[in-house]
Amino acid sequence: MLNRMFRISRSEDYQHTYRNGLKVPGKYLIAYISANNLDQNRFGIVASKKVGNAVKRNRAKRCLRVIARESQAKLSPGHDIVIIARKSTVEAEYNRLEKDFYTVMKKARLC
RNA sequence: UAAGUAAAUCAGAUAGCCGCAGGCCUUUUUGGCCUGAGGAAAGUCGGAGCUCCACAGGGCAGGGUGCUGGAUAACAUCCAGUGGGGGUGACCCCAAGGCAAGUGCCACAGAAACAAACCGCCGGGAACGGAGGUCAGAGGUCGGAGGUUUUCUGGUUGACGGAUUCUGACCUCCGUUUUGGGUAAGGGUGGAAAGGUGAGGUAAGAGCUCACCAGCAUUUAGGUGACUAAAUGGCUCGGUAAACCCCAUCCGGAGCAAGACCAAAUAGGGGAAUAAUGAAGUCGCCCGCUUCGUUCCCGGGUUGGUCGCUAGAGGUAUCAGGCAACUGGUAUCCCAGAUAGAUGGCUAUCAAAUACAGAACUCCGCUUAUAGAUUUGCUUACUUU
RNA sequence: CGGGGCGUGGCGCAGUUUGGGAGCGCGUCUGAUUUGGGAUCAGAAGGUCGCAGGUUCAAAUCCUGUCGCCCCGA
Repeated sequence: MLNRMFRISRSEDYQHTYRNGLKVPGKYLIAYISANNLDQNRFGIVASKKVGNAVKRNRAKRCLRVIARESQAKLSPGHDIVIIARKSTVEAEYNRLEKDFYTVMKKARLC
């Protein structure tokens, strides 16, 4: 998983991103993006009860985490990114999910 | 072979690459090694450990449990039995104390739902009606001893007798109505009708008597006990307690966001109640106990870190005791501990990789979900030897 | 972690306390009224009472288990 430096850990950071960030919906996920004053990007991954039971939520979070970690080098630094899992995240194949993630990032002009 | 029944097990494996959490080692702060979800981790249904509240106390209230014996830290769990029910059987299921302590309910139907008597049956009294018999009186009719006579095969009178009609009284029988009794055999109902069947008995009937069966009580025998068997007895008592209730037994309350420590921050502000057999101290009430001169509300501050946090009613193997649940001994092992929350992705092979599903203080149970696969015991049916 | 509530025709609800007939309003359908529609009047259809099991003669109601939804407190 991501090292702790690259995680959003405080509740107020999440609230800040929700309120002031840019909302970009994709087919399998939704991203909130806002600038931070750091040298790297920080990720937060959220899966609500709507996604499914605990197993499905965990699986969605793990898949999104892998994608976020591997995308670290390709994105421009200095942002807080919160990724929301949807119901379709669990059913999607990994390749399609990855593709969807990069189209979302392109929309936000982070790569 | 087929169908069934009971029990148990597995829950993908191996290799490579990129990554995550914890621990240890090294330290060029990058490496190396080890470990890393389940049989239900789930639901949170029952219990316990642990922590705090007061030392965990007494009574009432409230709640749980409910055949017997045992196991256990404890339980609504487990084991062995008893009784009842289902199945041809292996086997399965049962909240299974008390309605012979009291109260309530039993719709509709039915005479009646636990208290009697609506119909019926039986005999008694009264009234009315009918039939029969006996006696008395009366009427006509028939026979007629005898008397009388003027009419003589006639007229008249006529004791007595026969059958018959009417009236009255009494008796017997039957019917109807009514009255006060006996009885509970029978009565289209109903889930259920007051022990059942048969015989005797009676005015009619009835456990009124007898035989068998069912049930109850007592005694004896067996068993630790639930209970079982036999004998004897008086004759009989509806169902419902997952209705109130009674009996026995158990339960103080809250929960790891418990709780402890460190750091940081803020205030001594405003309002109210009060010096009383008052207030607070974790549940509802009372008692008891402890603490206090203060207590409550509003307002203000903190939302960081460390511990609790994993060695335990622990696992595995074996021996002994016990029918078993389980207990004891010995050896050996250490087996998740996160704090936005760790097990993932890709590739290859194995026929295929797919079910239900993710630890959050811990443990023992219960319940529910579960693709596919394997093993064993037993039962029934058919076939073959 | 703890506590509470709800589930009944297509929709919104009553009935559950104290067990015996499954109901109300809106909607749907048919007919009447109107030139037609609306409104009105008359009639009709439509319910596994979330699911499973049990107690009882009898269960929406009582008991047990289970599923789903909603709310509250720390």
